[in-house]
This record gives sequence, C-alpha cells and structure tokens, in this order.
Amino acid sequence: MNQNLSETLLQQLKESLYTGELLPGGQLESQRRMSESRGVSRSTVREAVGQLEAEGYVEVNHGGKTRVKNLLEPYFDMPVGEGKSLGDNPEFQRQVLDVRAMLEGEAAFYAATRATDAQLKALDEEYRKMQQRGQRETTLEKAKEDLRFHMMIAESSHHLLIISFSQLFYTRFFNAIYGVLTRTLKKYGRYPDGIRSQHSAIHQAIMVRNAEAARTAATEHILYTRRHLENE
Amino acid sequence: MNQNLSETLLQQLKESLYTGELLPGGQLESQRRMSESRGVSRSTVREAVGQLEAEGYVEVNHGGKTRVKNLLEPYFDMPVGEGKSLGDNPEFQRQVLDVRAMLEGEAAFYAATRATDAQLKALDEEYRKMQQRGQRETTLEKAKEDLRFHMMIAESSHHLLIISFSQLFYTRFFNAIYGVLTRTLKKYGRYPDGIRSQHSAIHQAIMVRNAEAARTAATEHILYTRRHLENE
DNA sequence: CACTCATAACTGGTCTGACCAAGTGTACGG
DNA sequence: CCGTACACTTGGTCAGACCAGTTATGAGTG
Repeated sequence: MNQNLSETLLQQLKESLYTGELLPGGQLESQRRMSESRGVSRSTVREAVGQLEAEGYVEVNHGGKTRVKNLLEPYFDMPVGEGKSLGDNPEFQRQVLDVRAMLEGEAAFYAATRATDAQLKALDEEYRKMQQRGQRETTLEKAKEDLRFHMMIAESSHHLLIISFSQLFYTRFFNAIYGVLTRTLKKYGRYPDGIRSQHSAIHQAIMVRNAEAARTAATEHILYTRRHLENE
Repeated sequence: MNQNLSETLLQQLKESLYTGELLPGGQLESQRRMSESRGVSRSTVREAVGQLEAEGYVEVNHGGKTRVKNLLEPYFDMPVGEGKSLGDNPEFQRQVLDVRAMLEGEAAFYAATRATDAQLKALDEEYRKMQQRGQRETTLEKAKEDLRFHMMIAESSHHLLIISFSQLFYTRFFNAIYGVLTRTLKKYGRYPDGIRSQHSAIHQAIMVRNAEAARTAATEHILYTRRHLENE
C-alpha cells in the first residue's frame, strides 16, 4: 500500500499511539534500537519520528528520551493556577464527579472490550492489593489508590483520547477528588461501605469482559459518591 | 538563536515563501544542490524539506521536482492547521466520535435539566433555522452548523467542565469532525436521513426538559454516525 | 518533418558508518 | 551522605554510496 518506508513506519507508530500501546508520558525506543528492531536504517527512523514530532504527537529531546505528548495538555490550561479554592468548592467537586462518572464509565466500557490479557492480570492484582490493604490507610493513600485503579482501567481502554483526558483530569483535579473523599469521611466517619462492593463490581465486569455492565458499574460508583454530597 | 541546523534551514525556506521569493507552483532547488549552496549535508536538507512537506507548504515527488503548493486550498482548516493527517485518520475519527457521544450525551442531559428559558428559546430558534436551511449548504457549512447546535447545548448545561471541554474539543478537533462528515457524504452521496430526525429528537427532549431522553438521543445521534463508518 | 522510444541524466528514498553534542546514570571521592 | 567527574546513551549532523522513480535527450523510424 504505502511505498515509503518512513511513511509506513510513521503509520505504525501512530497505530501504537491510537491503540494505547504507547501511552502519553511514555517513551519511544531510541532511534538506534528502533532502527534495529524494525529492520530499517536510522535515517528512515529519523524521518518518521521527525514527522511525529512535527505533528505534535511526541517530544524529541536532544540527548534525552523521546516522549509521547498528551494531546490535550496545551488546551487544558485551566485558569486558577493551583486554586485550592477551586478544589474545595462543593459545586466544583460535584462537577468533577459528573465528569468522572462519564469518563470512567466509558473507560471501563472500552477496557472490558479491548484490554489485553496482561492488562487484565495487572488490574486483577491491583484490585487484590486494594482489598488487602484494608482500612489502615490514610485518606490521601486511599485517594491515590482509587485513582491508580481507575487510571489502569483508562489505560486498558486503548483509547488515545480517553487516556489523555484521564491523565490530565486526574492530575489536574486531584485536589477536588481528594476533597470529596475528605468531606465524605468527615460526614460519615468512615469509608462508605458501598465503595468496596462497587470496586468489586467494576473489577468483575471487566474481568468477564462485559462492557455494558462495566460502564454501568463505574458510573454508578461515582454517582454513589455524588449522592453522599447531595444533601448539604 | 536556533541551534538545530535543520530548524534554521526550515525557517529560511519559510521566509523565502513568505517574501514571495518562492512562488506557489514554483519549484525548490534539488536537495543535492541546496545541500551544496547552503553548506549543510543532504540529511539536514531532507529534514527541513520533510518538515515543509509535513506542514503542507510543498509537494515532494519522488523522481520529480519539489513544488510549492497553493496554500489557499485548505481554507477550511480552521484551527491551527498543523497536522493534517490527524483529522484524516479513520481510527482517530472514530475516537473523536466516541468522545463526542459521551460528551454530548452528558451535555444534553444537563441542558435539559438546567437550561434557562432564554437558552431554550435560543436553542429552539437555532433548530428552526437549521431545518429551514435544508440541503443547499456546503459540507463545511453543515459541519459548522452542527457544531454550533451542539455547542449551544453544551453551554446550556451550566457545567463548567463540560463547557470547557466541549469548547476546546470542538475547536481543536474540528478537522476530524469535518472529516467524518466528508467521508459519510462520499460514501452515501448525501446527508443521511437519520441526522435530521435525530436532531429533532434531541431538540424535543431538551425542550420538554426530559434529561434521560436528551442524553439517549444525543448519544444515539453520534453513534449513528459512527456506525456509518464502521464497515470499511 | 514529426513521432517513438530507449536511455542518459536528473530527481527523491534509503542505507551505512562515522563523529559531534547534549542529557543520564553511576561509581568514586570528599 | 552528598556532590562531582566520567562513561554511556540519546539525538543531530555529516559523507558517500546505491536504489527507484521521472524527465530530457536524441537517435531511429514512419
């Protein structure tokens, strides 16, 4: 189909991006290694990587590594720099939960369909570790753990846009997410029971590759938390 | 200033374009000649010319000459038209549709709940204008119209995150959205029938403030388009 | 004379292997 | 324990060769 070697390689690399094989923030093989592994000369590799860079997919650093850029990052510079007030604002927290519900629902849906066996295995292990750690953790640790779980699901979706958005969203709005947990704990004195079984439901649905169930469970998980904050 | 030789050369070549030294339709020096006249290696020349081609300034022909393209053709390249191939990639177009489905579903949901009466009125007028304009428009006009309609819905959601994301999403990925419409038209020869009735369903659901119906209709609207591209 | 067509002389595409320049990592010395 | 020097890895550039298309040339033919 394509005659150009470099063009062909470029398409292959993009494919790796779209399918989530290469994650935003991750790094490409070095040019020499790629040249060897793909059986083309370094000139050809350079040509392809150069295009990728020109199109904004990756960031090439002389002497350093070539990293995959997050496609949405430049457009995601929310004002209110580290605005603590933003993360503490109840209305904003609700909105963050709304977006989480939609985002994690979709991520779970595609993860159930497209996750590799290795990713399922990793997800399963992470889930078991979560169950074991139990109640001895700090609120902060719980929040991080929760996000790590959901980020793994997002990565398993093999969906470049969902991955990009999830990454930015979780890092940028971690404050708000953490704030939700803090408020919930302050209100009920402990981690709500529902969370545990909801995580289980999500985990289960993805494991058996039931996409619709995964979406429903993930969405419900967030909306459950949202309801806890509703009546204030 | 610039350390990269190839980057410097790229700037020089662009300068030649901007000043009219190189005219559209005209041809560049051959790579070997340019390498000699500029005192850099051919690799460097190739890198620079490759960038020029990637950015759409010139047209490189194997065995033939490298010519300056007419830049007015892609006038519809509304946002910063850098990576053209991004919006043309079918897999990426599918992903954009996925995200649109989720985003517009949520937007419609909240719009149905929270839109002001003034917004409902404006939305209604926009909808009627859409129906009247009918089939006489260009593909580009249709795409813009479609986006304006959905952006109005997003704004009516009164949901900062959804509005923000919609804004950047629609402007940044307009190319891909436009590409979908182009491909659909090429395949079926005309605007699919479903679109009209789907817009009607969304409009109707929001008017009567039926949130769930609005979400379903908006999601289905996008997935309908997505299905049209599925079997290729 | 006009036309055909092989071919020589271009063009861009790829390869090799070398060297330079700029980060990264590590082990050694304080 | 920390900082610094240095070896190693990464990307940037170079040179010269060969392959693969395109185009111009010119001899041969009608």
